[in-house]
Amino acid sequence: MNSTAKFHEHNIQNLCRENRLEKAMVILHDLDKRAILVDSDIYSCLLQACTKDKSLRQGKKLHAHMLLTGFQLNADSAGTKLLSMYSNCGGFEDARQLFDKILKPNIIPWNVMIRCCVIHRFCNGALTLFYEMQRTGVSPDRFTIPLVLKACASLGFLRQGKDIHGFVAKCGFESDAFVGSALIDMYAKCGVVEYARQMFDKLYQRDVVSWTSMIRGYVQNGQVNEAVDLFRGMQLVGVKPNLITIVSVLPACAHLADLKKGKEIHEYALKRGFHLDVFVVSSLIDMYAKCGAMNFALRVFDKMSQRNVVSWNSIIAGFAHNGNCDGAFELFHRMQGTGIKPNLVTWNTMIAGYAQNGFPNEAIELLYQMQLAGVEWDAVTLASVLPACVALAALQQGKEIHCQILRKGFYSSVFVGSALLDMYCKCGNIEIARRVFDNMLERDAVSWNVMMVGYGVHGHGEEAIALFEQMQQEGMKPDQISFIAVLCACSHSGLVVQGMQFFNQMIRDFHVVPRMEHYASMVDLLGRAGCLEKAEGFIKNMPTKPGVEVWGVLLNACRVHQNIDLGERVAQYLFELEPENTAYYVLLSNIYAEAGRWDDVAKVRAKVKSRGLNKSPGCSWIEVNNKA
DNA sequence: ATAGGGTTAG
Repeated sequence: MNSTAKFHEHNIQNLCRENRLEKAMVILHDLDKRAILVDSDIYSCLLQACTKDKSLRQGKKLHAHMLLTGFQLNADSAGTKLLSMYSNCGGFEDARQLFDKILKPNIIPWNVMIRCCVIHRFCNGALTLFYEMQRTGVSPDRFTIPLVLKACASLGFLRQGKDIHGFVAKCGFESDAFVGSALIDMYAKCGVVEYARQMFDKLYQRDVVSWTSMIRGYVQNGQVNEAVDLFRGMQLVGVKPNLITIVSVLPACAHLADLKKGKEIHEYALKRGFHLDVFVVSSLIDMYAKCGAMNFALRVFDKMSQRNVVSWNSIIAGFAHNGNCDGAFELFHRMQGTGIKPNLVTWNTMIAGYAQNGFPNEAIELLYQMQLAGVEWDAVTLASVLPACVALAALQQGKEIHCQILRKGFYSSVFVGSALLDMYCKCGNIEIARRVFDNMLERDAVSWNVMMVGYGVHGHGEEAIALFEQMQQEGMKPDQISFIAVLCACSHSGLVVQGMQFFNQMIRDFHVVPRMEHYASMVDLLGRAGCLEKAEGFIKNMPTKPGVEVWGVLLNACRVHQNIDLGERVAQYLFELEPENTAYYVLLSNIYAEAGRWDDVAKVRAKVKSRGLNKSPGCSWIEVNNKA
């Protein structure tokens, strides 16, 4: 009899190890029929198998079995395993009911319950339990800390996170690797990457997870160069990146559009056999697409054996971003053909793709389809569709969408706010734009910049400059775009001296290295004001080789001020820089046309024809002819 | 017995 029981118990344990839970349960019932009771170890084993299997049904059966056989529930192995089972397979309520039956729970059941909250994204509950536990006289241990830090991280609760850090330092848990990486993660997710770095530097021993957390922290906070540096750094000190490290660092390459680095990491992933992981491959697709290497992105995508919604979204975004909306739409359909439902991100990607590439009707059509598919609009959806509303401003449909946006009350988000702002600026209603701006609960650099550009292009240079100063008073640092905005405002209002002062201030006080757009803005400023020679001198003094945009602006200024001599010279530079671009030929011929020099107009046309360029889209010779 | 880091849209 005893040996039979032992035999069956062994059998159950083996079956559990092999994940054959159903069979193990059958044997348990066989033992029942012979009135043989099993011990705590067997229950532990079976419960663990339930947890692994995510089988709440079997778990509940076991629970009933334990109760029937008079098994005493306490904070021992089987009791904790039962709680874990409810926590992992069921909901918070299931676990809580059992937890309340445990008489004097020690730290372990508390930890399981806190984890249960975190698993079910009930982070406030996790923190409540954390304080409740301490009130009953149970102190947190090194297992508790990472859990509550994770809760703080996902809630963005920096103050609570710092409090816990203080507690950790007092208890000496700071040297624990798990606690350390949880602290790094918490600070990074709360947006203070400097604290995360301090924590990282303080760590006595850094393992893959600490490095990965720090890398990911940098990426989340936009410091992608630092992320890539750390990725090198960890390898230099002999810590091997794992799968999650790769997934964390690839977005940095994507953001930098660093194809070389991305390919290097791809090769590394292949070498380590990580290329079978969906996360890795999806981030590879995204990286290639953002680097503009769609051929590579597609190759990786086609080779995938299992694609999830993110893999599809990444490849669709690649097409949409390159302006190939038809391609994106085809994939959007193919994806649904394979039984994968578009999620919020898919819809938003498609809508943004259409809206940004001149298909406002399609964007709005998808907005409705999305609603029909039961996927709710979020702030990103509405911010994405706004440019389409701008394009359709005169149409009733566009106005309807606009009303719905206001009704949803999403304008309080920064993204939507800035998009709305942009819309009102572009539709010419600068007063409403300003009202939206003033009512925004939160403003980022983009909001300030959009408002300044709005004032600028409407010729309200003084307002733009006032805003530029107000922005700094409110502690917002102007970025390179802000300077483009303020320079643009100066040039539209003819504020030449002020503009030059801003340009110098930008370099001297704000250490912004001027980019081609800044030079182009300066040339525009001088050119519009009619200081064409000054503009030419400015270009000649540039520390870098002037790009086409700079010469293009000057050529346009030559047209406006009818300076044919300079115009011819400038056009010559442009023809050398971009011999295929017919736009400059059009511009030069317009200069001739406005001066009534029809022979020269004809000469330019002949030149273009002889080079076989006249089929190029996007420019019209008809307009020139009509003027004749 | 319980613990840390993961891809996509603006």
